[in-house]
Amino acid sequence: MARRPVTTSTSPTALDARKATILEAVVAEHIDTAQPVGSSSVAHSADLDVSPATVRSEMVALEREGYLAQPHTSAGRVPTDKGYRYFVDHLKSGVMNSAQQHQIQDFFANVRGEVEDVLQQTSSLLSRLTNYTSVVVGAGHSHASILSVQLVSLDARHQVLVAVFSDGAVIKHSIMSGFDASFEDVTEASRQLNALLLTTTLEHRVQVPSRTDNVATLVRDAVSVLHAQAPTMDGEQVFIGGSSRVAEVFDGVETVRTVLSILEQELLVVTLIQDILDQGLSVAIGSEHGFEALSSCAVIVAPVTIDGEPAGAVGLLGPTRMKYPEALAAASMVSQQLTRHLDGEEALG
Amino acid sequence: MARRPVTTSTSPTALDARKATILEAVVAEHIDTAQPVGSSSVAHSADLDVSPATVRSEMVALEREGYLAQPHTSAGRVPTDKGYRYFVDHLKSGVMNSAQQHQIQDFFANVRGEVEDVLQQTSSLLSRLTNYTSVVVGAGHSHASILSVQLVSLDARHQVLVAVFSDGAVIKHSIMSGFDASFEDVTEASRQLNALLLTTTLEHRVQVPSRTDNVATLVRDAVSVLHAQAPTMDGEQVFIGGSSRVAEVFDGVETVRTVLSILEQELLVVTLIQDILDQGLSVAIGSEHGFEALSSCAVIVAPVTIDGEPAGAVGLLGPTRMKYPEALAAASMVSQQLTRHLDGEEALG
DNA sequence: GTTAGCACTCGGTAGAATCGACTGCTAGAA
DNA sequence: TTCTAGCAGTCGATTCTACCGAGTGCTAAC
Repeated sequence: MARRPVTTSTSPTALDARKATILEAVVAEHIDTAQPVGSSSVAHSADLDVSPATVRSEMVALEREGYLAQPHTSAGRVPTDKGYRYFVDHLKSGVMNSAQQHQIQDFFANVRGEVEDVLQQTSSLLSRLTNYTSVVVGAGHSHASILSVQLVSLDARHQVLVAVFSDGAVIKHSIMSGFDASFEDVTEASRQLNALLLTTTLEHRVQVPSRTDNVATLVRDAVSVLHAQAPTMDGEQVFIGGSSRVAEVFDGVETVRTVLSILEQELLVVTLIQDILDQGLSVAIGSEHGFEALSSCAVIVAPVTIDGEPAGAVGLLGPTRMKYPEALAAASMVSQQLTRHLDGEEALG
Repeated sequence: MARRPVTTSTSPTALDARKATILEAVVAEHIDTAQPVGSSSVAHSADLDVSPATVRSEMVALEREGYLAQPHTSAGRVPTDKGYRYFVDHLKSGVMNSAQQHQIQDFFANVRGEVEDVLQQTSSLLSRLTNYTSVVVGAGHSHASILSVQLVSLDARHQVLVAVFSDGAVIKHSIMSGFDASFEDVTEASRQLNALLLTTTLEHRVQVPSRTDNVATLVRDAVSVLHAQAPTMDGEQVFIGGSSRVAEVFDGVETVRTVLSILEQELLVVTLIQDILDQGLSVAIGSEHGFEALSSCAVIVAPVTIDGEPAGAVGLLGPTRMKYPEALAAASMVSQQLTRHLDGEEALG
């Protein structure tokens, strides 16, 4: 049996050069114009020297294979999710507007302050750069250990518990004691808490005193409050930038409504981003992520690390016909710089 | 000169009974239907026994006085901002859906946790109750005094500064020392900071040591960082609930866009709410608040206090044709219950 | 395999006709 | 005077038609 040449392979995922060019031209133009694109404009724009008729016959093939779709008989073609997927998979790594590059570098050169603030500002930046809604997710602190616990009295019956963690996170929680706690009680409870909890993580259960005196009660309350905070500590933080872009980028009140209401639910957003990262994707188009409600959206994600460990992600949310090259480039550069910035903070220590 | 009877007073702000009835009917119907309302539907709905023709002649008067407007010649009337203003000023205090009353009571009976969480959840509640976007503003902490300052080492060159305030607020800030700080250095600096700052407020400037040893440097850094935080502490916190409602409640992409982008800017929102409170209003309609961009919106605010002191506000944002009776009732009840809840937390101490 | 030519489809637009919900005005009744 | 019935007039919304044009699929010839 003669070996078939590789170039004519009919593997379902491969496209011959001309089909690829045509598909890419269709996607590019549709992203640009938001209109169905016809055979003749492709024949002219792309640099293949063929007639519209030829383009047409290729298009029916592309449609049969699921890359393109026709809104109605006498209209041009529109990319399917699969078409967009091919497009982003075959993007030559984008060149980025150098003004924007500078903007990003300037930002990270000048940004200061707490991690939370940096993440929030990064989210705004990314949204401003791309005109899409941006999501920045900061990793949870599940593995951080306790460096310090302190109980402070507001008055005899109200205390504030403050814990500092090895990654710099701080949590607070107020405690209401059922009795009048003296200054000495609180100081002693603070001391015992430190002895009990230092270097442990929130997952770690500790033996609490079973006595019923004031100090022991304070200690018990504090420990249980602290453990109750574990999920909160674990929880990733979400910073959304440019949510108003949703209104201009999607059409149809219903879509805008849906997208906004998903953005309101931090947990959903975290799950979405995490799912995509877990699949090893950097772009999830339409139904590729499991979110029914977001089937007309594309999500771009880029991981952020600290010391090589996953520490969150930056993301962009737009319509499936979003400007992938620019958006991917921006997300990727921002995530790199953010990683460097966070590492830098560490490294200086 | 004969004294004119009060009832026929032509004072520019008073309306005779029939005009008032008609105006109220127009506003009510327009709120309900979003359509211009015509003379005949008013004649039938309102319980005045007059013909549409009579209603019409009253309407031209109301239009001349600025309460109503006509989108075009052959259309019905639409209320102006002044018309809405009259309407809300003459609302009989609304009766509230008792299911909703229960919902609010249940919420406050069961809600727990930190003030921030309560405020965020309250915002969601209010939005769910009314189907408008809700804003809850928590007062700043400018007058709180420092109860405790603590410096905790992450490693030799990184410390975290944690301060607890008399109102239970906690702020943290990381510090990067330019040298290796020993455990003893940090402990001693912590001790000195407490001695220096306890019972002061952030506005209060203190004398810092001018020596150049490690401890003094840490103390100086910490104090300056703390003072740099003053604006943040002052700053009110904003909790927005149901921002997705914006999409369904306003029409026109541009309006939605504008409103959303204003909601993104916490500072603007705080200013807006504060301005309205300062004017002593509970509703600001259209151009009554100074925000050009929100001229098609109405904002309802209700103050929240702790121990009688202003401690923030709850607000609702909707179109000028919002359902004032329900929204006012909900905002008012929620603000009362929230006040009670916050007072309760205090009172238990 | 490619292309020119052609018939056909179908959404979008422009214009005309119509509808109907209003109004303002006026003359006469209460 | 005040109110009302009646009426002509206005103007947006809706429907209908015709038509244009972008774009297709098919076929026959190159």
